[in-house]
Amino acid sequence: MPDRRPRRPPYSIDVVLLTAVRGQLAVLLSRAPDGREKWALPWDAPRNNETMDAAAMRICKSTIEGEPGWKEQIGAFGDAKRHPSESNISVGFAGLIPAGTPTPVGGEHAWFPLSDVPGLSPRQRLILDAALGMVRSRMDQSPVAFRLLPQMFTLTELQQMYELLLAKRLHKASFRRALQGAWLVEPTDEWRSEGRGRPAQLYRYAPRKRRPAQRGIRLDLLLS
Amino acid sequence: MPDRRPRRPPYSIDVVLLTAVRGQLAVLLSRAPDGREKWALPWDAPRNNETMDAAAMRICKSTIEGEPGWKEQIGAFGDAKRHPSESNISVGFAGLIPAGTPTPVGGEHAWFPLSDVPGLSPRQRLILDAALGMVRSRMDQSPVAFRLLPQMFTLTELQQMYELLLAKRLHKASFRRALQGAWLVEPTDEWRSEGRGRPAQLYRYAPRKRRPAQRGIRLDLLLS
DNA sequence: GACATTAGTCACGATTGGCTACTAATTCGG
DNA sequence: CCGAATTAGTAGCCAATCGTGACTAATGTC
Repeated sequence: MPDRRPRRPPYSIDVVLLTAVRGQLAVLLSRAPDGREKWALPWDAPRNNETMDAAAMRICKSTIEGEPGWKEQIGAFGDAKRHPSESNISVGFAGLIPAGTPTPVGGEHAWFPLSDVPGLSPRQRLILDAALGMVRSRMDQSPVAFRLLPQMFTLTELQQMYELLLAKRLHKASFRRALQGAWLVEPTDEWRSEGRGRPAQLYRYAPRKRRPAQRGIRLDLLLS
Repeated sequence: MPDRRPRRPPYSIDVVLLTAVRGQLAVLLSRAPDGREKWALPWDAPRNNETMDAAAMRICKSTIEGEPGWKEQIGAFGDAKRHPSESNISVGFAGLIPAGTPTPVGGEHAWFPLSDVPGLSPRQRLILDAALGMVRSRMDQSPVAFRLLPQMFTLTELQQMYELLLAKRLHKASFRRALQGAWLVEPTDEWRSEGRGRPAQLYRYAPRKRRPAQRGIRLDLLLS
């Protein structure tokens, strides 16, 4: 029988908070008190009678002001990969924070661009990658791009967010025509002047449940 | 401090095996030895140093001959919902079994059409529903429909499988044109005569990595 | 051999999507 | 005050795609 210390939690909840900083996705990391890695995804053991969603939300609130506009479970991770807790498994969550309101609490938390993430424990690295995959694959089923933007945004900003998530340039006219057909946004009567050039109208996310969009299946996506 | 019995496993692995029986999806359930429900999703506690995938595969093999052609983790479930194990959380897996080879081991396992599933524990009911949602939503990213068919199949059978999963009629010519464009199947030189009518050519799943299929984004899917 | 039945294809018209080229409104530098 | 530069937003052409009905092909049944 292995020696099991009583303080090892049964499992952990790990949160991947994402936002956009200067045209790049960034993830929130917390300074790790001890152990091999200096930074780690925010995590905690669930408390008694606390649902996993509630625990994830509690962890979010302990690191930033406000709440994520979108949050979803990624899955369970374990398989003998090392983790700051010594639990056997961890349940990962992904959350999106609107750009422009990234205010980590104290100096214990900071945003790291995805291109510059420090070393994490193997299990947390898996969770981070899975969260990114989830966000990217859910783009056309959840309003993911909108949850990374403030409530009001210009169409150019929205397009740039799509380009960031898809890692692909989009054509302006085509993007706007698709947006028009999808009834996802509505214009406000505010405009924003960004340096030189014509001011841009501000829009808000306001999906109208019209046109069930019953186009055929897309078998071609199976290639990738 | 609550009284914790030592034999309570830290977590359980639950498997949702699906197949198609007479034009309906069916799920494999095991007879439950005791407890409030008579049938349950196959589950077990993971053994020492066993990955979650390995545990899920072991559970699959204990209930049917052969292996699922596709298997994926659904997520972690818990949140105080009751489960046959008394663990706090369960990790759900979905697996697909080709139609025509559904041979449950002994009399302890049986296929139940989805329209006729007996009462399950609340947590297992959640896992089953999530597995169905996952399979349906992954249709255009994983070869889900093909894994519910035998290795060789007619295009009409394939179309009927898609119709079953999408719960929607498809037009024959459109379906075949999309299939052609996606380079997913290749014809064999075998034919099958099914009673009256012209015999159908048999095909096999043979995806070719051609044409990255770089069409624009589909914002209209956000309506749901 | 006529007919019913199922497999498989063709081609027309409508819709969609990529793209170039345009107009509109502002700042900057004279 | 005026034109160049810059960014926002739109119009419309053309090719690719998609839904559809009608067609041909091959078999079993009577």
